[in-house]
Amino acid sequence: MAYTKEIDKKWQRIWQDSNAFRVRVKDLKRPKYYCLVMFPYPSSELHVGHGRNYIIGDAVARYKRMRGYYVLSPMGWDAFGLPAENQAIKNNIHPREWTLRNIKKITSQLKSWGMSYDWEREITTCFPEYYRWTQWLFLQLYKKGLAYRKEAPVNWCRSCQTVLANEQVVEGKCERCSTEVLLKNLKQWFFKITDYSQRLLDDLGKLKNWPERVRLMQENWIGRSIGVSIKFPVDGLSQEIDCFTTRPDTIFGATFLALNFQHPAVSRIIDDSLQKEAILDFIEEVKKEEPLLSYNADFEKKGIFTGKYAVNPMTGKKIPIWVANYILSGYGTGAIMCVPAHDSRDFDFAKKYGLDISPVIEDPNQEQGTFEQLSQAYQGQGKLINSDDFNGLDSEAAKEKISDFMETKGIGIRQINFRLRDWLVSRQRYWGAPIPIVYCPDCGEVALDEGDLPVLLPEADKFLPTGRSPLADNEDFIHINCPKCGKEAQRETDTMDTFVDSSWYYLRYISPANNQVAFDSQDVNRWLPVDQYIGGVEHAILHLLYSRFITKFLADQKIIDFDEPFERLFTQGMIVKDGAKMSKSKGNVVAPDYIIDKYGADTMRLYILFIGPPQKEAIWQDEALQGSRRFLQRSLRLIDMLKSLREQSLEDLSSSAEKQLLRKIHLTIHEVTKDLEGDFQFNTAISRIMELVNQTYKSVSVGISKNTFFQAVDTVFLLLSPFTPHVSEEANSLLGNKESIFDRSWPEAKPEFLKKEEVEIGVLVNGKIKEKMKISLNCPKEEVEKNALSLPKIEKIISENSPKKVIYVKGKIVNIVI
RNA sequence: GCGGAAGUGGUGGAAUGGCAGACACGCUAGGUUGAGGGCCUAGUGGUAGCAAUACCUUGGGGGUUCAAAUCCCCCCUUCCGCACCA
Repeated sequence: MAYTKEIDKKWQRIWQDSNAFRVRVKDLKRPKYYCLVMFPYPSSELHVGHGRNYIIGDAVARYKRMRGYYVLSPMGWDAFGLPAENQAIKNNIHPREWTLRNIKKITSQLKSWGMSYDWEREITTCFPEYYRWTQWLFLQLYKKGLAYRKEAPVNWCRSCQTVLANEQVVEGKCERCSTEVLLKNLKQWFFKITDYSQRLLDDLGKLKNWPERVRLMQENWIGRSIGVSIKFPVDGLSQEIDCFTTRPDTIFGATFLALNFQHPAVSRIIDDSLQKEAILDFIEEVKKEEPLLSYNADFEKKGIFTGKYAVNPMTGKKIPIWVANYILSGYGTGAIMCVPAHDSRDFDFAKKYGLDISPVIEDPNQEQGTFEQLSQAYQGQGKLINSDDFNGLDSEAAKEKISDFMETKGIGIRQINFRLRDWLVSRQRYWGAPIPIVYCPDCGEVALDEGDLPVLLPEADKFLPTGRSPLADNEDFIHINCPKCGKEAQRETDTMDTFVDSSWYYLRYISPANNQVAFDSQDVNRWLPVDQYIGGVEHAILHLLYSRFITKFLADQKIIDFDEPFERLFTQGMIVKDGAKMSKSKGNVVAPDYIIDKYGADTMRLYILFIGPPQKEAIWQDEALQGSRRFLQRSLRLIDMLKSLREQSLEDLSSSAEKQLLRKIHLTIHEVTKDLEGDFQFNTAISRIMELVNQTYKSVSVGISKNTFFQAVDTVFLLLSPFTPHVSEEANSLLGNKESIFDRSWPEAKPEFLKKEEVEIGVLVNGKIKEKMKISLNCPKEEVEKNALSLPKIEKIISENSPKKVIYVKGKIVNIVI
């Protein structure tokens, strides 16, 4: 028999008609398993690069089903967002229409790949039935003060004409369109994710089954640093400037202060300065440059002296206060104490403007007395010098001592700072969930009642980005009576970032049709956390951080009783072709539809899983597909061969080919299971099944019983079934099995077949071992001391200990592992 | 600059201390075929040799070990994340 397209269609129909993958959340007779792939943004057809994600997910879901789990594997659409709008502008089509058209296309693609989704749970974030609850989520956050509006310098994309979250700015450029991002002072909506900084960081420790890489990326993004906030009095003014530093040990070397131009103290400090005009000019100049968020390599530090001095609280010395362009406004207090001897940035600045450089940490590599000729700052640890009572201390110890001292004297206070900023969620664009807030001339900012949801996204026909939301032009939408006082009021016209939609969707799958609540808490508590989440690493700090935050928030509200959404995370690598990520613009996309048409869905599935370790990037090679096709055909041909074999009872299986094949069957089961239970090593699992097929072929020529041969063939398709469901189902029924292959349980290796054949090994030893041998590890100690083993001794050790492993190289035993 | 991952045949990759190159692609030869494709058989890291075989070989250099792709030290290269975060 051969693999044809008809096999795909036949089994897809049977699965659909029998509702094979439907899950009833209340039914928990078997242990649950929630297998989730990151839902797609329906921007165009899927290519094989996208396919890897879903194929891995489906292999996991199908494998777990066979292991006896009740597996939930849902699919939905992250359907709001900019690309839909951009297409709308370009092709004069409504974003909804464009999105739904893509959804339809992708749905049919996924079905043709044989995915085992419960399609009754499909969710679409741009439908009011869904975004109503996104708005509900916003209101919950608002009620707790975690959704708030403030004016702040925010990231602004000129081309998309909207604000962006920090996470959406990549190397100073818009993640979407690569336009350089500007800083603009705007009043915007934020979620207070920073309230959760510490917990988001701490709980990374719980995520043992997340890739190390993702945890590190989140850790860096949250960016916790411990230090001291130090008060510097301004000479001649009743004013203090707080500076955060992680190096209190270098305080004696602080020779000047530098402020960002936005620092609140600046205007007072320069008020009576003779240089006031020049300083204001400088600030104007910096302001003009500041908007560009990215600092390129040739960014030049510059600053201007304010004319005022601060007092170093430890030395009592007066140190000049500068305004400088290299001080970040958003981090710490926007003012820093500068220690040019031990900070390369301060060093550059001090050199340029001739400011004092005063070393206070001994550089072990620097000769004494050459401070004046310093060519760079020493940023390492070391012994303190020129630091009064603290001289001689090591910097780590000094940090503690100096911090203690400052706290008792009231000079400074220990502080923890995070790099993480609040999540900017408002967008000045059309295709998103409206923010459920009203502005009343009397009551101010008023939240809508939950009962008034959803705030429907009004129809529109113009989407051109103008810098303000297109909703603002819709008179019918804007006008509303204030929910509090009934007076005429106006709606908020910004929409929400699409990452809000996707920050909670995994909860909605549990009760997708519920119109009373966002999700049923009881059911959600039973089914979550997600057992296995699968997706691309590009979401390591966007979606995955936001989802963790929202989950923690909901847990705090006692709406759910778990505080991490994803138990295990798997990040698959990209598939590249011609040295680049697949993309339409590069013209290197491989269309799966064509492959399925030519070779069948299982050939594609098998090849994508076989292409390489799934967490690593893989290179697509069209020619190599042929190998997967060949293998499937070769495997199916085994079924035809069965007929020609002789019947034989199990008792007289004596041939060594027979024994070897039995051993291979069980070894393969053992190894494939290990590969799947570990880190989804599909590539090696498949190669092992290929070995089994090869050996089964070979054993025919030697002579083999029908029973054993049948076992081998049956095992091949059973082990293959998570990868090649259609072919396996077909083979299963051809082999006369009544049950569907997915109702059969995963095979178990019988240990008696796995044992290595130990008996002959002693014979292979030709009398003596290498003269100078030291036996490592597990050999009995006294034998090691004797330094050599004779044949009888080896035989004794082997017979007494039945070793796991006897290693012999070229006829000599070199180690015995017991 | 900081943090991380990786470097193995013509190619994708196996092997996490035990005979490197499993499995697959490609290639070569032979068979089958009207031809092409498909399929079957054999071969396929390098050098020398008719051959058995010998020597060399996991980015480079050193070390530990009876034994290193694997562990340790130094260096080189590539990719990824963060980046004037004080």
